[in-house]
Amino acid sequence: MRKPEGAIATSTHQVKKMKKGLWSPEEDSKLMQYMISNGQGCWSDVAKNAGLQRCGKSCRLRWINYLRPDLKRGAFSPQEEDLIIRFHSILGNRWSQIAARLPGRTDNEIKNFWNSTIKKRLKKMSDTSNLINNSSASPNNTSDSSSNNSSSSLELKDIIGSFMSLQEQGFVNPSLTHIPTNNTQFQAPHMINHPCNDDFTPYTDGFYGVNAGLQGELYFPPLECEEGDWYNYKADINNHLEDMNGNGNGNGNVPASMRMEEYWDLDQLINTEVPSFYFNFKQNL
DNA sequence: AACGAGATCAACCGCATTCTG
DNA sequence: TCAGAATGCGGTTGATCTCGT
Repeated sequence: MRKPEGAIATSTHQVKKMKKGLWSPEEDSKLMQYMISNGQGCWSDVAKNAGLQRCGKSCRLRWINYLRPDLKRGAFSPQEEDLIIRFHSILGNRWSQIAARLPGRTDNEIKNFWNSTIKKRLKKMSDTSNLINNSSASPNNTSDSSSNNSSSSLELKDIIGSFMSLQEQGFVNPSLTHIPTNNTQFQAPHMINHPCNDDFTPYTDGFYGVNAGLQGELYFPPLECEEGDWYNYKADINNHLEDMNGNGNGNGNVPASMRMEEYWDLDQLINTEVPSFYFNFKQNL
């Protein structure tokens, strides 16, 4: 059995209390030197061997978020911002997974950036967008997403703003929404019989649409899985829909979100044009 | 200059998962 | 196999900074 963390037992059976709070430059220096000369190992050993009165957890956090030599410092570039928004639209608050795709950035950094900057900015944009839409509801100036090419002309801010709005209202998990990029996807879809009696509509861009009742139609990205995984994939979608619609059995077995990474190539999804990730919010509003 | 509000960010907390003796 | 420690993650907190009045 491993020794418990949280206190250091000394040779005189004293138990030293772990230090908390901000790290001093001396502590940083100790940890840095230890990590450079010994590399990463058991974090509780790192704390002990580096002569730090910190728990391993604290050392790990300090190293990962601040001392690591490969960390990129400074403000996020517009490109990084764009990537974060795209990744977040797919992954939700899976900060570590987002960070893994942004070299030199930490999950904590991205989380803070999202919560402090992007979230507020997008909300502001959403509010502004709603204001404009409400004030321009004249016959000649309607913004009907089903008319002409409005879906492709929507701007990122509108899309994200609507995402945020609905997400905050708990209507929808934006990672699971999509709208076909043009009307050709609706041509002659054949229906696939779902084991749980839901109908899946395959579109020519590889996405699948499924009727989500009050949620409107939801669109799921192309599969990465083998043919034999179809049943699990569809069952997962069905579970998710039941979860969203409150028809689940409530025993906690239904995942809050689908196991996307098991089926979908996220990096490929990210490279998809932004409009591919918005949903037909018109049906929900 | 002083103050307050809002923004930022480092670090903690609690929980879930993984590891190990 | 299992109990408990270690690890990793996301949410939250609180100290500090910045900016407007």
